[in-house]
Amino acid sequence: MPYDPSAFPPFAVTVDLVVLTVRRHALCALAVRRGEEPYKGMWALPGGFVRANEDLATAAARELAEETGLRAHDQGSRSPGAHLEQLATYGDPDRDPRMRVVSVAHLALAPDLPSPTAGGDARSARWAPVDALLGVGDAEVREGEYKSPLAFDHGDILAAGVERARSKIEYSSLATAFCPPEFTVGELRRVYEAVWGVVLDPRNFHRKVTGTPGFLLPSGGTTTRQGGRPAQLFRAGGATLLNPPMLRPEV
Amino acid sequence: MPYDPSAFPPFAVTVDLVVLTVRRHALCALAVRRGEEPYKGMWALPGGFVRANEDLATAAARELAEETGLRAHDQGSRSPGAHLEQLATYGDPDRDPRMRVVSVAHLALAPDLPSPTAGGDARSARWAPVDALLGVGDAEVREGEYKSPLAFDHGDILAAGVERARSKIEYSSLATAFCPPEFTVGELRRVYEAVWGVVLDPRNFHRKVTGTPGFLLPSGGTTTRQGGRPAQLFRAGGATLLNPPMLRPEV
DNA sequence: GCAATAGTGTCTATTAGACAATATTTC
DNA sequence: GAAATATTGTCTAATAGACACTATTGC
Repeated sequence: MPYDPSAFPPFAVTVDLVVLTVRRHALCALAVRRGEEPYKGMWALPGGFVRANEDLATAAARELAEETGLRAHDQGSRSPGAHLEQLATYGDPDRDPRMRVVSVAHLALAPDLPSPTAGGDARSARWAPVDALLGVGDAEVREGEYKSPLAFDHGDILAAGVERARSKIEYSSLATAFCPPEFTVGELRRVYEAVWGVVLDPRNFHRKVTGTPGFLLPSGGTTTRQGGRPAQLFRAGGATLLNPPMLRPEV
Repeated sequence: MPYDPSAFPPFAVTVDLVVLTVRRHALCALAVRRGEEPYKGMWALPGGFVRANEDLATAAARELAEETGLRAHDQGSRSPGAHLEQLATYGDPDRDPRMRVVSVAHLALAPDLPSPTAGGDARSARWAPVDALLGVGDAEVREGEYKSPLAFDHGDILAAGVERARSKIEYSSLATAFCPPEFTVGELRRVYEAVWGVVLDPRNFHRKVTGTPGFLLPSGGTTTRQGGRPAQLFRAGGATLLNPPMLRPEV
């Protein structure tokens, strides 16, 4: 296998982003409207070319900042920002009709943002429930075919990102990435309920999360923003891997 | 963000393979010796360029066949072959000194093969214990620096593949990918012990794996190839996700 | 018999889940 | 007081892990 630097097929490399948040009890993803062919007018995931001297993670963080204004923090940082990790790479030769494009998809988890499209191209970006973007439930089974309204293979990418998020909040403290810096146990429970699409017992959930070492740190304050008895405020603890894990209920 | 197909930086895209197997009670990886600069004479992971009209998974399967003669089966196939899945993508601008190369790493799990290098470039490929390739244990901590003998960033890639395998055999039936088509509970246990680097109780292990629905299917025969009382032979069952999972012992 | 591995049974400490009861706020 | 949410406590069925014991081979 001789390695001839002048005889390799040229590729374009992009990063695409699955940016998830929880809004109004629903798991939502950031979608941008395409202004050009192909797939003109359809929704797509945000993304763009990797620059000539740019790492993949840097490119993903740059795109995230351009689209949302969020700064990515890699692991364990406490700054107000988003969790960002690599998801998977998509390189089917026909995935883009114009040329050979390999896309390194990334997954970002963000707290609910004040404005859906703070920076950048405002009127062409929005948060949409992932069920709608994946074509779940809005159409009956028409000859077994579910149609995603997303361009390219972005429906596949979004599905992979959602599944990664659903499984990863089981055994890591990643669910706190959907919460503001200070949050209550009830708010964290509503994150789990939205991401998994289930209803959890508030009493067992409370015992579980407060009993898992390193998951939550009491910040001292209380809040009553949910109504009812004031709840303690917590910050994310240092633990990244939860032991014992939060178990997703059986189907 | 205008999308100009003529103004994208060109990349080379390769696939690199972490091929794992269990030999003589040790987790081993396939390594090839580099015949050219840079890193001439060092060990590296097998890999190569993705062709112009080739999918990433196809390229990985082709490289795997070229290096080992193994055919990859994606999910759930029963043919004698290897498990193959995408691992992660590495694209640091400086990872290859010659040019900008993005490598899509894949993880392959294979049963112990009769000959280390059946096909291809025989004398320059071998199975090596992953601990040796990662520089674990063979040198004392010299100023906190562990040196992997692998070229490029292949030490990082191998470490990621090993960790993926270690965690994935917990909650999936992937450990059977290290076994021949028919195997005993004791052989499967030795796979877990080699991959995790622990000693497991044979009695509890037996109860656990035979009690997990869909994990193992009795094939009817017995064998005595391990000495002692003859053991039942099993095949991998249809289940891919184990419930309950096999729990790795605490550290 | 002895050594080795396979396989079954039993006991205990821990845990997940169901759900009762109490606490503290707003209306 | 009624309604809502937070928080603690209790009970039970299931389970992981420790380990005794039996089974079946080769020597």
